[in-house]
Amino acid sequence: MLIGTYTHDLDPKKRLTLPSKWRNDLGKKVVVTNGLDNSLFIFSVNEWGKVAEKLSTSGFGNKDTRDFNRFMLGNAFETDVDKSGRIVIPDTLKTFAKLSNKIVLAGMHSRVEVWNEDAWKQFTTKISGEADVLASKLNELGII
Amino acid sequence: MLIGTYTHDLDPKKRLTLPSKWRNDLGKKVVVTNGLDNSLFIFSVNEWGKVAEKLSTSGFGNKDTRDFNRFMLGNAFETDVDKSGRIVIPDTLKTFAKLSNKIVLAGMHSRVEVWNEDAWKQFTTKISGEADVLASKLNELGII
DNA sequence: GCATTAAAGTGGGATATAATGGTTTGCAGT
DNA sequence: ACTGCAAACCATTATATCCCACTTTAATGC
Repeated sequence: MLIGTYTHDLDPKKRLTLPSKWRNDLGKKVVVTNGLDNSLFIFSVNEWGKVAEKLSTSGFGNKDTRDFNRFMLGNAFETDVDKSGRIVIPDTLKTFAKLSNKIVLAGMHSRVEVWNEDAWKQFTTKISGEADVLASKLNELGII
Repeated sequence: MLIGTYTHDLDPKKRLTLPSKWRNDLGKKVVVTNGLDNSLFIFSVNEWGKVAEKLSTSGFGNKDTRDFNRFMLGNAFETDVDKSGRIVIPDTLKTFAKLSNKIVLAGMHSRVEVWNEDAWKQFTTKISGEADVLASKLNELGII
């Protein structure tokens, strides 16, 4: 299961090591694409299939879905995992998520999020203070 | 059943001994994650399954659930219990809950809470005076 | 109540493997 | 054919996991 956070290096060749715990779940081929809140998303090919299916079934009649699909589908890269468990991050994605050397990988059950370390830290400190508020919101919605 | 409180040491290798009374209930594999009010939560894999299920079903469209998932799922750590009944607490969690050497483990029926000893003491003295007020609040809500 | 035994909690050392850095090989484009 | 880039391969270092040993506390029996 894809959970937890790991801090890894993005080396000069733009290679990023996936945490060993996730390699079975992710498989030897993954999809990386633009994510939300300035992160990247990584999916196993299987999970990606579901996402792409949902996004594409809505057709091209609606401007919003058209735009979002360009964002998500249009920037998706399918890439192999090498023998050491690494993938290459294309320049476009690297730029989008403002990635530098230190990367945070956050497991979100069915996908992985890739963050610039500083951005993640900022986010974490912010969210720690709001966690109880969020919890009660979700509680009201019946989610938790 | 997970009840009672125990004070244990967090050793230099960030290992925490689970009370022997709980080891059957928790099983040989547990999940530790960010909790509320600056504590950590420990679940058996079984209990964790229920929590993760609830959290992950809502997809990534809603910002609040996205954030809360980053908090809970993103910081969750699945780990084996070693032969001496110990688990490892990752740095991210240790930092979040401000854990030092002395740890309080509080059994909450279906989960365990992990507290910094001082924080727990403070909380205990604070809540003792408010318990009756809390009771009537819960009573109004029909909970007890 | 004291002694003996068992179990729980704590500490340290060794080994495997994960993460990273570097080198070579193959392919494509000029 | 040569050059440049990218991708696969190999090697090293660091870290985490496993295993064993000790100490302290609790329990049982005499």
